[in-house]
Amino acid sequence: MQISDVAKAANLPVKTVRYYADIGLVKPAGRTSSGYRSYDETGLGKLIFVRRAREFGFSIDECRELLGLYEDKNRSSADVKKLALIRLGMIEEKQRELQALHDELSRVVHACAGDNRPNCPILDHFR
Amino acid sequence: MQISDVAKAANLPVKTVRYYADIGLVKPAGRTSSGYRSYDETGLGKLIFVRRAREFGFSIDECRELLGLYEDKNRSSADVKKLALIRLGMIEEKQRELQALHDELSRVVHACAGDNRPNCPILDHFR
DNA sequence: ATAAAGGTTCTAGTTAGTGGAAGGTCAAGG
DNA sequence: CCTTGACCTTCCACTAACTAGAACCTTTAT
Repeated sequence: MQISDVAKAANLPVKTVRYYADIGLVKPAGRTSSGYRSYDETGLGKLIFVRRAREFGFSIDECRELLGLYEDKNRSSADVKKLALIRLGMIEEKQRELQALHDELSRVVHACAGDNRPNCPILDHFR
Repeated sequence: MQISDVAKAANLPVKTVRYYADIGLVKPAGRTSSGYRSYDETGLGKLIFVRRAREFGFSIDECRELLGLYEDKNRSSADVKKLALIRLGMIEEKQRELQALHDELSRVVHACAGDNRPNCPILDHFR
């Protein structure tokens, strides 16, 4: 498979796949005689794996770590769970922050008449 | 006031205040003979305003727009409310995404034994 | 033969700053 | 008067995770 094929199959932009190859995250199986990257099923699997992990908010470095576990036959599921739990905690923290933000912004928005008068509680709130 | 004074008063790092001056977001009132930036109460007010707006997730460009409204005596509160409502919608969208993410990750984490066996539902899930 | 649609590398830009180096300025203390 | 330390200045490089574009090469089809 050449780059556009795996990109399509993994639902990633070609540029991103090339980027992942550049940073050594998911390298192509080889190159054609003319220098084209060529990918096999394993590479495709990793790309899909990385896309999913990224959607879960794992950073590139965490993906690298997860890929290591994914490849390592001796990995324990405890290692993976540890990473996932940290990530889950971060998501929950983010949710709390977002909720506080939402409540406050919502409050000031509803206090604002939204008319043509220059008086505005939203701006006053920021002051 | 010199830069460290406003930085402290606005609760922003000195570097950030300098950066805001560089990009023309909040410029100092003037410079001393030796080239030090000097700020007045207006500048401090704007810095505080920007910090708060940033905490609400407004981008630098949006802050620029808000500052314009904040300075414009003819601004209508409708303009401000429009910006704030867009932002509120984005926060709500982010909340929904985060919730979906949380549910899915939480589900796979709880399906994982977290022991020393190489079998791991989390990694399987990414596959 | 040539044109379109792929591929390649490289550079530079994005966001919103942060870190550090090299050097100028200011007030206090010896 | 000199030095020390805490300020200040500019400038350059770096961060995360790509994305855009330029210049150029290869493959395939007409």
